[in-house]
Amino acid sequence: MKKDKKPIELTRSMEDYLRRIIALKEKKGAVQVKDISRLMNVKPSSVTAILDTLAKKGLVIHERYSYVELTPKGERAARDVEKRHSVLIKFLTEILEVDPETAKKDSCRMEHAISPQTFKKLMKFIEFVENRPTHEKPEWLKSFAYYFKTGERSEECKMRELKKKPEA
Amino acid sequence: MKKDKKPIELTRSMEDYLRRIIALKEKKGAVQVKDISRLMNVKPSSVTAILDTLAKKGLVIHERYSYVELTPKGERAARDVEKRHSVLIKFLTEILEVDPETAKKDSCRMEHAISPQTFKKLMKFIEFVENRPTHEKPEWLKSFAYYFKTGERSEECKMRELKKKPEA
DNA sequence: TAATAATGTTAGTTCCTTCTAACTTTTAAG
DNA sequence: CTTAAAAGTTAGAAGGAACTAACATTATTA
Repeated sequence: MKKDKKPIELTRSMEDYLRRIIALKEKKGAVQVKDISRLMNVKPSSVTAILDTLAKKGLVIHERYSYVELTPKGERAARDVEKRHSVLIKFLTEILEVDPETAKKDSCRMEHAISPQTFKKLMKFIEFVENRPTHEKPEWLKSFAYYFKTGERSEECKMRELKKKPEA
Repeated sequence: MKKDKKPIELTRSMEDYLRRIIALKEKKGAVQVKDISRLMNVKPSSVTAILDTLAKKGLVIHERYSYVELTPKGERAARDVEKRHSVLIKFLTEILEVDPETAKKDSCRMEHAISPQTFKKLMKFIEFVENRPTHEKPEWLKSFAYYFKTGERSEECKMRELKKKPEA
């Protein structure tokens, strides 16, 4: 049974920082202000400021002039954001076939906007499309790609439709 | 040929106001500060403030103590936001089957996060699902609903898969 | 080890959006 | 037509997130 975590109030910006911090930690082990600053295109002073806020909320530990650590609570929050982010990217690139650049940018914004319910549905949707017995793209998705390109339904597609109403 | 409109820089908040203003106008003809205030759960003074900003950007016309009007530019922007909003709602409710309440809230946030490219894909995707010859839900969508509920692929679904690899 | 470079912090500013409280204008009643 | 209610405005404050500029600390290296 999942414990119903009361969600901590996080601003978009805080969520962003958390996601980036955990990414850096995963990649380089230790996280410094300058890393965050570079990755996020903000000045180091902005990082210090937000770290202060996050520390007050018990999400990071940050001693002056030292490395940045996530608390367990912070790590949970960070992984949450990251999961939303990656599910959105997958949906955009693999189902809608949005180009990777745009998908990334969109996900960066949408990750803060999506409810748990929608997140779950989206996740399942991707799962439904991907983890199939044959592990190939379902026909309907190919048809959508075709429809998007041409504005027309593929013949196959129409056929399938018509078979259902042979009397018509 | 579409003229490539350079998008005016709008904050989330401004987009919100524009969408609400056009909705009010559509419903009641004349738009007053108090209407916007009520609809958006903000104080009238906040409305006055934002209207000032929007006026400076040439999106609304607002003479003191008088009705609020959208300029053509403002109206275009407003319809843009509204379109994003409604496409998102449709996608969430009709394809992912997110409940209407949540879908609405999510759309209110996502509408500011979605790029033109993603918007277009999403729109086409809905079109692809809805405007079908038979006008009924495609099988795969029913299968997804089933998969979401049960975690299992429907028999039908597996069958279809297997038919493709009769030799296996 | 002393000096310099790299990092990090602080203080003060700006912009955005909201608020409250006091005030003004418009409208609707009596 | 005067007055009270409703609607709208102004000014000032606050919170969030960024910035600059000056200062402090840590690390590097000559």
